[in-house]
Amino acid sequence: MASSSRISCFQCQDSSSALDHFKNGWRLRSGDHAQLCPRCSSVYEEGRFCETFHLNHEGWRDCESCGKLVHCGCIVSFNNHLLLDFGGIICMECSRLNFLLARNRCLSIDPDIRARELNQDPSGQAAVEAQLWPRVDLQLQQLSRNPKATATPLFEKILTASDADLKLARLIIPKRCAETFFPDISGLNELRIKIQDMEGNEWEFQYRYWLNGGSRIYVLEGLRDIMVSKKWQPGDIDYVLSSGTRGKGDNGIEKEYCWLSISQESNTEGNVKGSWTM
DNA sequence: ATGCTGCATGGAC
DNA sequence: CGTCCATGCAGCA
Repeated sequence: MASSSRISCFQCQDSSSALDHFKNGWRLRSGDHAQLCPRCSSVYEEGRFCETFHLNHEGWRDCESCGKLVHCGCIVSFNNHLLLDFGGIICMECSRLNFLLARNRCLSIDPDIRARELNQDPSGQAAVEAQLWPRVDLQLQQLSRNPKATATPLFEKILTASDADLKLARLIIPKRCAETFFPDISGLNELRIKIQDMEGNEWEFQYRYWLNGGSRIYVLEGLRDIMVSKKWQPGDIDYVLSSGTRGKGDNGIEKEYCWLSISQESNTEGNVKGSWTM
């Protein structure tokens, strides 16, 4: 970032704080992060940046579900809402809740639908997943007992040979899941995702895509260490669950999620709790 | 030679 | 016939 001895806050221009007191805010179009002084970064980390500094700006809209005001069209808050097909917007909290309710309805109706939900592959792998789902549900229940975490399943995938290949160390993320549940990384080179597992070890992945014809292929890269640690094998099932909690990380707003791996071979589980940072 | 990155290819749906 | 994605592989460090 800035190599000069003085930097000023991106928001208030204050430059009186020590260099190491500045924190990363949102990601700028250049790929760098806005540098914020302690006061502004604290507002940002608490998710109150737009309501504090942008109240008189245009672009405030109501969430179609809960009515909460969301600052749309703003780089600071662009990831806090989704556009609805029929117009309007919905805040991320409501979006997650709707997804969770829809899934639960599905699970309570028909085990076959449940199996199909898990994997669009109808060829028997779904049966394996269906057997393993009670374990995942148990994990969800345990998570939901934590008042700070409402776990929402984002996606799950049976690891292919390529996904479990140590040399590649990357996981292909189904396009629909990537574009539905992961942050929009259009225009970004990559998005770093920080992970902290239950033992407090920190991991870092890179989320990116490459073009394929007119489409995109989304990948998580830099998985080598975790693949070794969790002993990923083809046929293992990985689930990424969002808890939707806003935390206070070094780099600003975080969206927490859990990464649950189930090894088909040993039937052991490894929990990874982490976050991606915008 | 070796490993990594990103694109190309082709099978499956 | 179009899209997705698992895998192959060229090019580069």
